[in-house]
Amino acid sequence: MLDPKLIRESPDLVRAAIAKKHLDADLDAVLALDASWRAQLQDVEALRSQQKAANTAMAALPKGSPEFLAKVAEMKGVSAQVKERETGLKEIESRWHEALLSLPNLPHVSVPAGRTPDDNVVHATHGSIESLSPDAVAHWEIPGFERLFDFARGAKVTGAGFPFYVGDGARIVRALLQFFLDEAGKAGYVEVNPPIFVNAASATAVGQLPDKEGQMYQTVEDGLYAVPTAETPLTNFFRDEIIDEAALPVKRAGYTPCFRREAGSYGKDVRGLNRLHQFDKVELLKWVHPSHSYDELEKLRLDAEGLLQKLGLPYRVLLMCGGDMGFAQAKKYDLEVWAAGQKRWLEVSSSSNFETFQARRAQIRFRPKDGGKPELVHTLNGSGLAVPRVLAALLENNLQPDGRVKLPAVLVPYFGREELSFK
RNA sequence: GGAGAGGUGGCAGAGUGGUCGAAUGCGCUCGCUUGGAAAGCGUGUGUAGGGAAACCUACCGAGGGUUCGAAUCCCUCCCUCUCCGCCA
Repeated sequence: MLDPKLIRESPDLVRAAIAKKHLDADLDAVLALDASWRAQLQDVEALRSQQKAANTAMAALPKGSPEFLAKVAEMKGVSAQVKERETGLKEIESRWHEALLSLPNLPHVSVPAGRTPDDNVVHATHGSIESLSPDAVAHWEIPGFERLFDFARGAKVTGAGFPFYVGDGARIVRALLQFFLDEAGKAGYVEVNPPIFVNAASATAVGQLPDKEGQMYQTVEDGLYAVPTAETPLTNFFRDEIIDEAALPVKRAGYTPCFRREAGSYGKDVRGLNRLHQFDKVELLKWVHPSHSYDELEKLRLDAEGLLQKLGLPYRVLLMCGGDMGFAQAKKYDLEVWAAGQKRWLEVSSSSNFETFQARRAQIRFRPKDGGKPELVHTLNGSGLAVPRVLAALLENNLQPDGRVKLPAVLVPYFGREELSFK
């Protein structure tokens, strides 16, 4: 959510920033609702003030005295008015609030202009993609692939996009997750194992509601949402809380399965491990002082990059343009690994600074050291990392002529062997 | 799932219809005191919204209701605790 005062005082600035994201936002409607909300609020407050004054006066009068009864008669009318106007106020307030929730976050000045993924800026490229086998195949074409990654039975048991991981397939997922969590721990992130269902308030606080209503799975009985990322429960850990400034930055890492309906996806994007309805991911979270948040974003991205470097995967860093960065982010980097078989880049991580957008919705603040008023923190998060696409790249890039996959040295202690076999 | 108890400020804990944003204690702030500290004394100490300001308003788990007036009475929901049941 944006600061209502900013919208009120600098609507043109807000309008321009939203335009940079190429999103629709009816700022005029927000401004009109804001103005009428304030007018009605002042109305109601004046009436309430009158009620309170009468209340004090009546307390001093003998009950049942003529003066008392006269006051009661007089205040009945005021009471009716308050009731009526409060109803109107609440209605306009909820419409105003709803309109505010539908406004996207403002992009940082360093965010490049642009509308589509083609307009993203390649910030850096690491590793060589030429050295990789020119006749590598897409991972789903590797002989024996379906033995380790059983999509057919997953589709039978649950639906498309819910594979079974079997044998070495299951072991490599577990090895990657443990590697990711251990590395996060070394980098100073406290490990958290969060709930994988959240309530509507939590989904709203991080900006997934109302923006991504149709993209999440929801339980029938309780209306809970299956988490699309560990970001959702983790960010909400401190919802409605005030953190000591001395505790900042707070750094946490959480693993959860992630559930996404992926309505509207199609084509080669969804082949094999490229896009699933359920996948495993470790998410890195930071709650930071506003004055450091862009430094922390760079560090966060480097933490994620370090994982790809240790895994020996070529990757590139994209700085997302305004039109491709999402609703809630102020600045976002994506990391994409090269998948030699598909000959394309796969997104395995995105690191974002949300500034106060989530913190305001979630009311996450810190108490300044000097004891002043609580201020909103900046929240950041980044994947570290998502398993299936990292796995896809490992399979495609490291496939040996004998049909086995040579694992990077860092994974060997976790996996227990140097090679993964499809037999 | 059944029965009961309860949710008040950073914490503890009063308050059962009016002058209560809320006694008191602890904690914390600042000051006095002291060689320094402790004790003692005094002072201050929630969050948010509106307003140029003076100031006004809201908030006692959440939401409704009754009333001229609700922390207090009524209803619904959420959460915590105890006992029973059921179980990984």
